[in-house]
Amino acid sequence: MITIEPPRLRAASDVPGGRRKQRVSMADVARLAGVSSQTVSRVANGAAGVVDTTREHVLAAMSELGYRPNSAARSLRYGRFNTIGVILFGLSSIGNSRTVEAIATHAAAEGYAITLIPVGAATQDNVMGAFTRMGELAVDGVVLIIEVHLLDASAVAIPPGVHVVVVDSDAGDRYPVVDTDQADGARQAVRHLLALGHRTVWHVAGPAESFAAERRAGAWRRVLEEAGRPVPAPERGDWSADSGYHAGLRLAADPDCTAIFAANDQMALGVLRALHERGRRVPADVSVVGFDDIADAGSYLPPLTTVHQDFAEVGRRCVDALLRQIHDEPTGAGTDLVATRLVIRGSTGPVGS
Amino acid sequence: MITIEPPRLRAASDVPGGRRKQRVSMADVARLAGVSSQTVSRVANGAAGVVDTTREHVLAAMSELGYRPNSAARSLRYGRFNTIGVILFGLSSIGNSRTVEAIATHAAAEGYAITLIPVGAATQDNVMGAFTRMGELAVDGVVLIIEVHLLDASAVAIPPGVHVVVVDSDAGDRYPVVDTDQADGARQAVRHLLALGHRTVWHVAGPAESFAAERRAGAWRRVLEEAGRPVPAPERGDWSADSGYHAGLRLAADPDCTAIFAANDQMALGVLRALHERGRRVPADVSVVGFDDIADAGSYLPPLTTVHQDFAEVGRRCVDALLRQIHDEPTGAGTDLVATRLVIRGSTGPVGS
DNA sequence: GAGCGTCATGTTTACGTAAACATGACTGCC
DNA sequence: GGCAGTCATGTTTACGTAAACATGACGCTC
Repeated sequence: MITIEPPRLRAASDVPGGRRKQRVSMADVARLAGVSSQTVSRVANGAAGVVDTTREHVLAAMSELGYRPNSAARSLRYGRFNTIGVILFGLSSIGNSRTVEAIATHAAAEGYAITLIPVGAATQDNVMGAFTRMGELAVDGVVLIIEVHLLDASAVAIPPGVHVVVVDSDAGDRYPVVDTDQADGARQAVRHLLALGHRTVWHVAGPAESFAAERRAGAWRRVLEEAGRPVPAPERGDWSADSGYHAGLRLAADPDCTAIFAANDQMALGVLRALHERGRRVPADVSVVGFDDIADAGSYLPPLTTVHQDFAEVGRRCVDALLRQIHDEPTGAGTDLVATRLVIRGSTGPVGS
Repeated sequence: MITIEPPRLRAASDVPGGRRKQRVSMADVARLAGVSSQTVSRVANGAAGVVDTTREHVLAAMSELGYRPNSAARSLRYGRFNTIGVILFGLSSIGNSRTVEAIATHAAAEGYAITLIPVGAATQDNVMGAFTRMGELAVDGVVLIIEVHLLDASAVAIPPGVHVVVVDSDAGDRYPVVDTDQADGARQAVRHLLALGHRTVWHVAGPAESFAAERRAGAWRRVLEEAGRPVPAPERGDWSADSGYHAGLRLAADPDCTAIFAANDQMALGVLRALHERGRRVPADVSVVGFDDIADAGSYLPPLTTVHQDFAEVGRRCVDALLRQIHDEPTGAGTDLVATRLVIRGSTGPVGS
């Protein structure tokens, strides 16, 4: 069969192996199968109204040529990309990576791919830059995992008409927000320690810019105040085990300190190490509670009592909320809170046990 | 000015807030600015040959209408998506998420976005399905982070003409592979323990399907054999701290066991816990070495001696290799190894110290 | 001052897909 | 046996962009 090869603008570039880089289009398949490209389209989309023999010819031609639909053309045609963008500062935090994983998995189940847009540091410029890039990206909606207050200032830069869901933020009055119920988790942790008989609870807080850290610290403070307990000055870490270690060293020096609530598990790990080095037994001398319930927490020495966050559920609800917007089911602003629960392990106990 | 509104197929769907979801095209901008859409295109792409006043008019029209380029159309035109796909089993492993983060960051710096394609479980079907989906995705190349042997069987399913780089695999004879030098890392770990005077070294291996686990175990065995030491039966875990804990309990029962090399830090954490519970001191009675050097490892009790992996470098080289392929600089198959180094902390010491 | 080059801008076209509309063949009914 | 209806398939067109080509207005040179 003689095929007329139209002149191609791209370099024809035959790979040594003999593979051609040229994309196969519906027209190519149609030519080989001896049908129109519209029929190929019908077969590709499983539309009715194609006779079996024709369908088989087309399918045969497709697999012979290795046809794959061109999603750019498809997106252009439909005005939809079937893609969700995720803007975040980094995957290094365990919570972020698990949330992203859940988003990816759930989005895939709904036929959406996800595009990751990392933002270097939490500077205004970077965030603005990400929004700009995002605007040009082929996405139908965006999940913002920004976790810092900067969102306020840069909110104006969110291009109109872009669907947005925000994770872990106080933007609930302007955008739909999905988040873990940080405050309730912190309350459970602090009340647990008070119930064990501790006079008050020390706190190793996360970085001041973090909204989650602030809410955990706020809830800690409120529970103590409501119970009429003294509120010790909080130590501040940066989420890392190392920063928790240094905070722990300071707290270990205070003989009154018998109960510590760390704003995440990794800082709690550092606290445990500091207490151990200073000869303060956990939980006999000091009780420690973390936050997150990462997979390793049950293997700390001792196994860590901590607040379980359901990252997977957060990711799932993000995707659901976004898809609702994309499908034109108007979702108002407001905050959707995912419940937390306290997991009691070996790092907490009654005072002086 | 009278604007003729062409009939739209999509629902016009005015959002209550007054925002219109309709995308603004170059033609819209051109109409408002009183120029042709080609001139708008020139301005948008910073092409020369547009007089300043015209450019300003166009820019003004752009910002008035909130114009954003349509990347689907752009991709269709160029035959390029400026997107790299990443196929992986999950982000739950710390190594994976850090590698992905590095890929995303480095790709962004090169003007590429990344699309995440999660594969549920390591079943043949799932992998094949991912390849199929991938084929339909708007990506210029793919990084495969599959880390299991399944790749062999499904390799045939990689659509021809798709650029691929594989992480952590033995596919080096068919595709470019970027990987950490697992074997060398394991060698350093085992030799370190032998140099401390331990008669031999026990091993807590990763899952049998994992290629990285196999290479670490292989190197461990070879070093022992070369040194003429007995090779204890390896314990097997699934990378989790919990599985390391159970392996550790079994090893703790063996009074001869004085040195343990765990295939990752999290299993090492579990081993530390088991040894602690069984009253075996680390490193006085037993030395422990991990693998990965995750951020927390320095805060374990005691701080963990471990093999440092440079995940960021792996991600960077993946992107570089892929871009080289995309830009038609032929990159042969072969393995690009990223060096590891042993980080000595407090969990290892001389025998009976 | 005629002719040519330069440069800003407009017009045409193609990228791959799929909806909308068009065509033609065959079936079944009276 | 002719006509309407059904159904498989073909043709046209639009999606938004940008390369290639076309046009027309200047200015400069000899």
